[in-house]
Amino acid sequence: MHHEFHHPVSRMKSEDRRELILESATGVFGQFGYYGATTDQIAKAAGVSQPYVVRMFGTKERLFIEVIERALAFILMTFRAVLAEGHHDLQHRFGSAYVEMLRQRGLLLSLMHSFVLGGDPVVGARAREGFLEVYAFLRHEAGFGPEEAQQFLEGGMLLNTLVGLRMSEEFETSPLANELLCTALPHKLDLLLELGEAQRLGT
Amino acid sequence: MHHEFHHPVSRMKSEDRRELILESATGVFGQFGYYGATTDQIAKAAGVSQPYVVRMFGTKERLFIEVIERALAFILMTFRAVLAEGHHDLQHRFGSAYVEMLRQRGLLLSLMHSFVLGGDPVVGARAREGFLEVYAFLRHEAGFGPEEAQQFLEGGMLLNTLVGLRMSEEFETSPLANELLCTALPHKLDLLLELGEAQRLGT
DNA sequence: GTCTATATGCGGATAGAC
DNA sequence: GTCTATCCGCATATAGAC
Repeated sequence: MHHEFHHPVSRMKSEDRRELILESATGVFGQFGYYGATTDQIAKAAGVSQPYVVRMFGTKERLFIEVIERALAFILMTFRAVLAEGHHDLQHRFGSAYVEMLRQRGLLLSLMHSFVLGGDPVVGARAREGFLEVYAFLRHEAGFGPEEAQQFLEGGMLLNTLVGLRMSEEFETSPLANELLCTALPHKLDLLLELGEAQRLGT
Repeated sequence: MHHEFHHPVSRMKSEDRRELILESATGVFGQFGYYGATTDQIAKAAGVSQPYVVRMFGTKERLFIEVIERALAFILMTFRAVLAEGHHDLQHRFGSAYVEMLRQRGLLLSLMHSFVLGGDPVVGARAREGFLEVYAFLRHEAGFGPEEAQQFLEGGMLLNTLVGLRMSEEFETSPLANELLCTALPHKLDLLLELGEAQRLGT
């Protein structure tokens, strides 16, 4: 009768919980940024207690670093997979893959938040390094030239910004926003709007 | 003998102080973002007491809103001035003017921070609106087409990101960073490096 | 117009039980 | 492996003096 579990999910291997928390953290950091996110929000999102989150990663800072490291690894892995499918039309195929990554809640936005904290001695350093890893990939593995690589990054940064801004919320209300989104996301708009919908329900 | 001023700067008209604080706030918000910046840091930067900052603007949130509003107004004013000097070669001339704005410490970065907080009901709403104001300017006043406007924004967002990342710190240490900066900032690199220098000393 | 003192709340982190 | 209870510090905001 007594002694039942006081939490629904019960125990689980450390590695699994870890992954679960990292995913939740990615979402929360993506929405509020490094400073804005709280370990408690992350814990709630993962369905665990706040001290447990801290316990598992040591500090909020280390957790954030792990989040952006994981995000970076995911991006590179994805791009390498695209590359393995052929070297034709890479700009477009990378672009599509990049947009698809929006499905991973907060992944691109967590990175974006880290990018604007370049002044931080630890976060900033890792962010620069990560950005350069992507650039190195484009230049050396994908075979892009400097201008081509730059162009790709430009598009990526605008996309990140539009997502961060939640510009899709104005899709119906502002003709300008509509035009901007249609120009920036040729043929991938449906995904963005779908995600925007999910966002509205979830928040 | 007694009754000397207990603060060096003494009194000053409200409007002047206001401007002074807004400038300091722009710098601090640019570095740490909305959540990361504290009203105390801002107060210190402006040489006033923390409660005074809050007193003058009501809340930190209102202060931030004023900062991004002021930044936006500055951008549009600058672009309009460029436009008034002729309609030829606008992309480049806007681009140069944009890079010059980096001189206004934190101006572009404060905006960038606001752009990734689109989920916030008040900050996000204003950020979207501001971004669209710039887009509207490009489309209607400057006469850009959708693609041209988009291209310009892409370049701007990459620039913001590179500045946020403080990529110039790797200028000498990383050949890749060097190449990236040289490609992204043709002929304006000197300014970036000069600002990077100032940054290192000031922080 | 600007400060000092301070109330209050929240967030990260620690201790320790189970 | 995970929780509860709790400490401590910091940040925003208020009260009120000068």
